[in-house]
Amino acid sequence: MTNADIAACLREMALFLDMTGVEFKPRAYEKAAHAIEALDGAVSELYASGGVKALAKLPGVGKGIAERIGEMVQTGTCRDLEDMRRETPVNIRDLTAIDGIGPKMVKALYQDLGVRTVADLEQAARSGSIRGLPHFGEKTETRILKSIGFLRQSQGRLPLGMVLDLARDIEARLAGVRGVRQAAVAGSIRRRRETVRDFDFLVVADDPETVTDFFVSMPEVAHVHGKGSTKTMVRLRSGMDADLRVVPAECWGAALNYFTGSKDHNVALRRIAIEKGWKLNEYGLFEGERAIAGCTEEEVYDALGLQYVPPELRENTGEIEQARAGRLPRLIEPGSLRGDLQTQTAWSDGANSIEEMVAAALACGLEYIAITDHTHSLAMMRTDDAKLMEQMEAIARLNRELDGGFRVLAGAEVNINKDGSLDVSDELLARLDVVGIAVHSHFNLPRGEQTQRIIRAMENPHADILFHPTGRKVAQREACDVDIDAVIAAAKRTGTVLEIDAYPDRMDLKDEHVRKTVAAGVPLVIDSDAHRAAHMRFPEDFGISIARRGWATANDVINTLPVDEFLAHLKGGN
DNA sequence: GCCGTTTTCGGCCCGACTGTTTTCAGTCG
Repeated sequence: MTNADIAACLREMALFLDMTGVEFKPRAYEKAAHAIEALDGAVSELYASGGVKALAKLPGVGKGIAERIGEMVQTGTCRDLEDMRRETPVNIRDLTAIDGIGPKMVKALYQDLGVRTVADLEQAARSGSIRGLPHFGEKTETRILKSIGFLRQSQGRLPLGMVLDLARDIEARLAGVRGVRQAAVAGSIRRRRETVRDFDFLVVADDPETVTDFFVSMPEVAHVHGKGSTKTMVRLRSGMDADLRVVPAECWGAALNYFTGSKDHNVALRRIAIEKGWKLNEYGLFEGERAIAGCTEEEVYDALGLQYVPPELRENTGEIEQARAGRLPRLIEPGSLRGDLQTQTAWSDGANSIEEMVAAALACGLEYIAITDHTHSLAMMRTDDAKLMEQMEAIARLNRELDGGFRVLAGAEVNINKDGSLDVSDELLARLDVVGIAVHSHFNLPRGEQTQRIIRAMENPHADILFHPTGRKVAQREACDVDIDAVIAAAKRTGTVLEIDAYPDRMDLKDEHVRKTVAAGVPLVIDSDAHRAAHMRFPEDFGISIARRGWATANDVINTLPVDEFLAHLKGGN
């Protein structure tokens, strides 16, 4: 079992324990899951080398949970979890993923209506039988159906953050197979769409059979749909399909282009080929029988009279016209970020110390980060003004130790109240280097009220950056109903920076909003929203891609600047 | 179930909101 598998089991146990109403145990299991996820090495190796004793040394893991983890490593599950599943045979993970449904409601729905799955729940809600239960009413039924509808919309598509590592890993493994000369992941992953339906891998190989055999025998493969000399299709254990295509070297560029898509972009390219009396397909660009181009993507675009179009722009939303006119923007490149303006530490709900976050930032090649722990109106946080000032002092001390080698900025993720006021006094905000403001509650206000609330917060003279501006969660929760154009206009007027929150669950702003922001000339930052050291790579893995999909150049993203120039772009010039 | 300059028991995060109720349970962050 991977660390993620073990953490998932622990979280499932926490949900079942929550269901019983037992106190504190659920939090203990959650904490342990958190610790497992934060671990650098594999739990199974830790167990192999040090046994239960080594596991129990992890923070939040004691003897009891350590033994259960040991059992999971050995058997793939643990008896307590199996008992819980037997006792209440419900799909608790899927059911609690529905907005507004928690363990207690799952229990009531199971006991009174026999609801075990999301499908059962939907049927119960449609038939109107839920409203008869104590504490349930018509509004709850409506909300359940709305939430199921939203989840279904994204069904079959997984967030990019859940698949990118695996895609890169398989790509690297394919590249290492004997006789493989080229290997790439294509499709929507290469375009860095925020959700992904399947994997498309492309290789050039001297011996197609060797790479095909390798592909179908990867440990992730659960089922082989079909296996041929040029196309092989499998289903992975995760439920996603993966295709492998073996193409001749002279077709590589045309095939990569064809399988990267998007479909609309490809149709537009083929139309241009037809205009010129040619034919474009996955084997190349042809005039009659004669191949004009096909080895590389660059030569295909060039032959069609177009600038090379980066994969992130291939959605047929104007890129063809711009490429034809030679006016594509020079997109922001990986490696161009110097700072990260949203990071949480153990001072609030993060896992690591400020020093550990700094070390992670240095490892990512950054020159500065802002520490932006949550402020006190989020009750989970238990921070207050005194604690914030204490942290500012700690940061000042650390900066003296770092002696110019790296800069830690004192900041906060300040909560926006329902009326648009902030939950930290202006006097204190004035002392911070970076003030991020963010919505964490009242997601369902009417559009006008929500928009005005956010704009009012942006009007605060200390509010530097609007964090995760729309509040959406990829494939989990819809964005707030907010007039994004009005927010962008307010950002321009007030000098507030808008954030691309690169946390894979958020990706907020999303690509099309980034494009609007760029068009309006409003500066952006790309942040990790890191809650542990390992999250510091989110901007590089996801944030840059969102910015590129939003047509952003390095000039549009101000944390590409050295720290002093960056600070000069904030309100009041800091 | 975990933890300990409070150490083998007793505390553990908690306020706001929602939908449902007339006093509160459940969810969320």
